[in-house]
Amino acid sequence: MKSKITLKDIARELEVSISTVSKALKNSEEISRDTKEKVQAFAKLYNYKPNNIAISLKNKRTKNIGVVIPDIVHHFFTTVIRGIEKYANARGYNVIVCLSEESFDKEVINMEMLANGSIDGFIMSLSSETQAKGDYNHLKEVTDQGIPVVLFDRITNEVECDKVIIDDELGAYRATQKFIDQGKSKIALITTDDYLSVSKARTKGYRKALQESNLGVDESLILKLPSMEMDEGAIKTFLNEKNPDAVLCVNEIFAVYSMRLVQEKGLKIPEDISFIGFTDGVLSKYANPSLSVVAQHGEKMGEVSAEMLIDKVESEAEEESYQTKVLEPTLVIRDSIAH
Amino acid sequence: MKSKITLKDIARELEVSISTVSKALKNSEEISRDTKEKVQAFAKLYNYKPNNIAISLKNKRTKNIGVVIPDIVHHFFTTVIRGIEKYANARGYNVIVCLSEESFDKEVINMEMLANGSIDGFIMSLSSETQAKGDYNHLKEVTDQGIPVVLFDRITNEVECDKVIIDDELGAYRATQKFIDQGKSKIALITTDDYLSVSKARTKGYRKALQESNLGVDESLILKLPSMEMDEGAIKTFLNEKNPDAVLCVNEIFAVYSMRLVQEKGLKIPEDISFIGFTDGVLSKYANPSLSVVAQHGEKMGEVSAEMLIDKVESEAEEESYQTKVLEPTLVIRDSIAH
DNA sequence: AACTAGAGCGAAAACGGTTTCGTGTTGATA
DNA sequence: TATCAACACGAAACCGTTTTCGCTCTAGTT
Repeated sequence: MKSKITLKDIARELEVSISTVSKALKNSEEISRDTKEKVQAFAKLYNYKPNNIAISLKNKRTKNIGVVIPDIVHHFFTTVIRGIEKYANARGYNVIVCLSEESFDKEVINMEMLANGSIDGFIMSLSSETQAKGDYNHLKEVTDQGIPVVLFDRITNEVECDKVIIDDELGAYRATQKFIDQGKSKIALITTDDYLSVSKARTKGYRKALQESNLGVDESLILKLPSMEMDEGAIKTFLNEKNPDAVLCVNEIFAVYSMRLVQEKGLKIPEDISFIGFTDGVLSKYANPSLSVVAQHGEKMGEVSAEMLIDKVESEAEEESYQTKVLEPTLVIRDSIAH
Repeated sequence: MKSKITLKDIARELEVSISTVSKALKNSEEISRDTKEKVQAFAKLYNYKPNNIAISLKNKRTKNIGVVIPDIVHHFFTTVIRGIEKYANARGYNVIVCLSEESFDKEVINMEMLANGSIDGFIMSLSSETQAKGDYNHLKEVTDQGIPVVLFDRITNEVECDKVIIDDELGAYRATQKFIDQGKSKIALITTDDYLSVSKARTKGYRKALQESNLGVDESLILKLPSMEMDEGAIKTFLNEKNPDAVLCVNEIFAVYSMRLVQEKGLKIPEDISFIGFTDGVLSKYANPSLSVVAQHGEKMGEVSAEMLIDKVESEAEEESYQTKVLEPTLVIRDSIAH
């Protein structure tokens, strides 16, 4: 077991000072060619690599970014992480992932853990509990300390920082519009409570499309579930009672489950009833029939978030200017609607 | 913007030495009650939190663990990460996630990046390229440096370290056995090339079950795809030519896609043909019909891996004893087979 | 009154780097 | 020969902790 070699070790072996070694390894003009070659050769031979922690302590940059998300076992968040990781890695940053599991307390604890020097900035999506509670002091404390934060997808207006979202309202609007164009008249929405910023926006887009048409909004066609968790009973009852001819769902799972329910009743998709979901994951692709969705471009979102964060981290300027980037959703047409 | 306060700041304000402050905050017996109270009150007031980086440098412990996996947009890996994160967090550790994207080079680069002090140990699953290449020097270098490594799922015998796997052979054996028990006689296997340790083990279990029965192994009923990527054409041709009455697939996607193919041909599942896949993800649960699978218990695997790693990290002892934990797979029966 | 023990605190080294500034040596110049 | 710049290198501070060791009091003992 050969433990890591340090500058001090090299200095001792070569009988020069630590400073000389450090400079020689950085190819400083100050050091003679002879010495530099000697040092560099020795360093290569013994596979010297500077200690990240020491460097971090010195220049107060960790090259780590903290990602705090509610859940990782969800296709959307997974793709975002991938986008963040790819981009961050290309710029020499590592990604520390923390899960809040939709809990306010865990979100707070995780952030405190990381905020004490472990990371240069945060990328996060709020837990549902945090959004329900409306308490963002943990975020404010972090930004007050000068740690940059980028909020994505589940955001709040109460914190001043960079933000990245997709235009959920537009996505829902277009999906609903699609149903209307295809002559559907009883268009249902299966969503969650409004405290989730994304659900709220999607519901708004759905309403807008219907209001602009001559159909108008029928409140009874909107099913609001208390959380993103599946509630099979509620959905079943809803679909049986309302018999819609088109259903927009705020995620894949609600949609795929609903499709199975109506298929069991003998309905034909998309002739009798059409479906569109949110999130372009494996489920949509391999469902039977395949599910049309509003794609959220999670990977892109991750890239953009990481770019904004790292740019801010590396910018010396203390300009207090924050921007919100809005990505366009895309409607992916598959067999769950006519085409 | 109030920047973080340090020991030095407190010492200056209270006109005591840094050592006194440090000791006072740790409730050292050496310091008088008066001073302790004063210091602690001040620290609380200004929300003092020790700098993680400085502590890491001092005691050569980062409380970070590095997780290197091939891909994150796969249900199995996602659940493993969740398991790791939950367990590690409970013990005060953070998780740095790096993706190799099935590339040998990225795996090497990621490990080098983290091995220079950023983490206390690795949990990893080998990239397919690494397994194909059989080059494990990057792992050996890391273990040589005394950094503990836990390998899970995709492992190798050529590196001495702790390992966690599920009994893939047993899983495949039981699944195949199930088909045999149900009177199936033309049992196919859709898998990938043998260089993936898991595929190899699963194929072995499949063969074993058939050899023990009076059916025997028909090599032509085994389809080996070059990678985990879907090859729709190959699967389609295979199923059309062979017309099996049961199919075991090494993942969910192969299985769900196959189910759709045979359904389009008018076959009834599970009467005419049954299916079992590997990985208990959303796809299996919400497929139509729902897919029976060999569950791999990713979250458990993550927990166990994290436990083994952290125990090793925190054990002072330098005992060079490594163990391999084998988790039992479970057969989850759903509608893709008779029951 | 002299000595001693212990309480309470501070100085300094250490972790592994980076960087500023100072210093000794050399050769060229006046 | 005295001066000086340039070259090559080292000393030391610094980042924010922890921890060992030594110092200075004070109070108690004889």
